[in-house]
Amino acid sequence: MDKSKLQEQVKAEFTGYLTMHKHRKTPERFAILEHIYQISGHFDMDTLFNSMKNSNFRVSRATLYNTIELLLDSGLVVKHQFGANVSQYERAYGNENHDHFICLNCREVKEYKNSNLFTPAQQKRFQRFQVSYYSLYIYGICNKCQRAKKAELKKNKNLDNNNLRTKKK
Amino acid sequence: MDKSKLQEQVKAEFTGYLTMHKHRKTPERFAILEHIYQISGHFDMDTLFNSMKNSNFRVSRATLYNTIELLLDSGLVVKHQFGANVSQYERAYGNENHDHFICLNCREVKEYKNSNLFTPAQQKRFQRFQVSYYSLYIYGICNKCQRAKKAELKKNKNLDNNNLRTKKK
DNA sequence: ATGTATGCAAACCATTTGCAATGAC
DNA sequence: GTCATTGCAAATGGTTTGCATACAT
Repeated sequence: MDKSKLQEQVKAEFTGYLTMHKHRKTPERFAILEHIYQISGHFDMDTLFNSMKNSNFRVSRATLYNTIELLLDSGLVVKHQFGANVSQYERAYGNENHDHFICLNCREVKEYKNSNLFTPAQQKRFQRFQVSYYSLYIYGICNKCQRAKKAELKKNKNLDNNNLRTKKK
Repeated sequence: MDKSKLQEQVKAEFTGYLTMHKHRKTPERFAILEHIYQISGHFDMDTLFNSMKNSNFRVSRATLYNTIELLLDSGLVVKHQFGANVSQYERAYGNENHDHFICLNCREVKEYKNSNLFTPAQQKRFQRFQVSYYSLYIYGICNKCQRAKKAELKKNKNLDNNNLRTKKK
């Protein structure tokens, strides 16, 4: 199965990282890694914490935060902050870079893969900077909210016109 | 002078926005806008708060947060979250979109203008999404830290070799 | 054996919220 | 005169920290 192969690979990658940096190979760390690689999309710390609590392997929040730091540093996880209060995370290995559309109105985040906005060829241009990954956040108004806003503005304009005539409601 | 013209323009822009959305035109709001447009680079809320306190116009933190929300919505200010705890802001009008390089090691943020990674032509491809602005964050290791890391790894490797021979320090 | 990593609870701190007073309309 | 906006102080909540215990090396 593909999935278990991915698990193997990231575990090997993480092991190498831990060895290289002289960090201990604790069961917690590998359990967290494995859990994260079972999640397909974005997740936040609270979700991860509860997900692990409900499984057979409970870890503390402190350990979760400690470990995610290592995973970020090793490049196995990326962090996103879309403007809301909570940080979002996402696995990075076997999950090609993709772009994010964030609606400024309803805060919904949509992904868009393979947009080719930032190709390897383009990355080469920044030679003195060793690129690990990138985040392209495209902010704007989604289709749904565009319609809602138009309706609101129209309503306000009508109110203006009414006020000119009737003054006090 | 160019600067006062910019101030005029953004003030007009903001006035239009406030009128459109039936929000009041308070002196606080315009003072905050003016202050922000005197800052050239990134700033956070604490910096802005202190900067205003030291000037002749003191506003509360609550008002600062309220107003920045309007400025974000009107597109006059953009918000960045580079992975640190505090949000960074930046004026958007007359300050063309530029990309950010964030060093994963030392957290330094460098700007890169006119990289043309996301041209208007490319934006057209996302027709159902009305693009306001975008943020391209490129994470990696800066030149300075690349050298430091190499040195560290070399040191660790040497320690390993020593341990094989001498065991206890 | 040694010292790093974990878990818990408390601390931190940027941001948000409730509410009385102010002032834009 | 009304009601949105301000300022203050308290509350919130995600993240960090301190410290005793556990366990990887």
